[in-house]
Amino acid sequence: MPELPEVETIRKDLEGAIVGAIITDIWTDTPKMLSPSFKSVKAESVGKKIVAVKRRAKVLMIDLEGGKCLLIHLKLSGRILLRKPLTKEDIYTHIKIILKLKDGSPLEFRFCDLRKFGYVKLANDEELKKVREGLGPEPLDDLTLEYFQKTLAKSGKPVKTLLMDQEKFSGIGNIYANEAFFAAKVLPMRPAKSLSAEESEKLFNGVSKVIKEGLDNRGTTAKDDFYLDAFGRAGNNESNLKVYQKNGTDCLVCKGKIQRVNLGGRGTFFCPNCQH
DNA sequence: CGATTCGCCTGAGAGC
DNA sequence: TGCTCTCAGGCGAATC
Repeated sequence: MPELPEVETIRKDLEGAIVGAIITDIWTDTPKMLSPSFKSVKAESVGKKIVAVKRRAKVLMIDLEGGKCLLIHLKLSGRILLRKPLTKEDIYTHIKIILKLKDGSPLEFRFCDLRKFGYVKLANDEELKKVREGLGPEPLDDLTLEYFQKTLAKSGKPVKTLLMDQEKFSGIGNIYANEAFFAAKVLPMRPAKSLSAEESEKLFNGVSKVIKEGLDNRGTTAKDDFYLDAFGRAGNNESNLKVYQKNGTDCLVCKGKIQRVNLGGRGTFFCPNCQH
């Protein structure tokens, strides 16, 4: 699923391809994916030039001339695909929203989403500020070890649940959370405050390591995963996964069996031998 | 106020 | 074979 490395990969693809383009029309067959409404998104976007493509946590931000912004969340199964109009290659892949673009030659920005959990939301400065402030610091950016350790020490929640709480830390989803705990040799179900300073530092470093690997490899396309970059290419990070969806297989380090449990409603994978 | 549960949605896989 | 049932999953909303 699209987490920080996947969304950032898409952002870079888009930045190189659509900044300067003008939105000439918007189509959808699922108006509920647009807010405040399809009508208002269309009215505020058509005719506007795209001036920047940014990202905060897992949210893509398409800045339009005039100050408004389109916030895009891919949730579980969303994809952004840039295609020439009339190409049929995506016709069976759940196209839900199309932004038609003109930048010398025409281009389609297709938002595909099997589960329809994703959204396109028109935001003004005030709403944008609210979104930015509601999200925690980002790994590899403004997340510090001091804040990380302090935040863990304050909570009795399972530490993995806390790590995926976007208000506390942002951009970390289920794949990278599981991998970070394996890298740190820490069990994800431990109460956050039970981690020693040494363990939380290992976890902090584990998060940085797996997020960086994900970015360097243009994201993870796992089994049952819909992630593709903006040009339709799969990510290259799957070979780095050590535990995610590996339940029942041998641990690569100790030859124990990887286990799966449910934690906060989410699949949680770990090696009971390597992680403590 | 914090913690838990629900709902959104679909296809894959299981069960019969 | 083919139908029905269950489940995953980010995250906002409702409820306990």
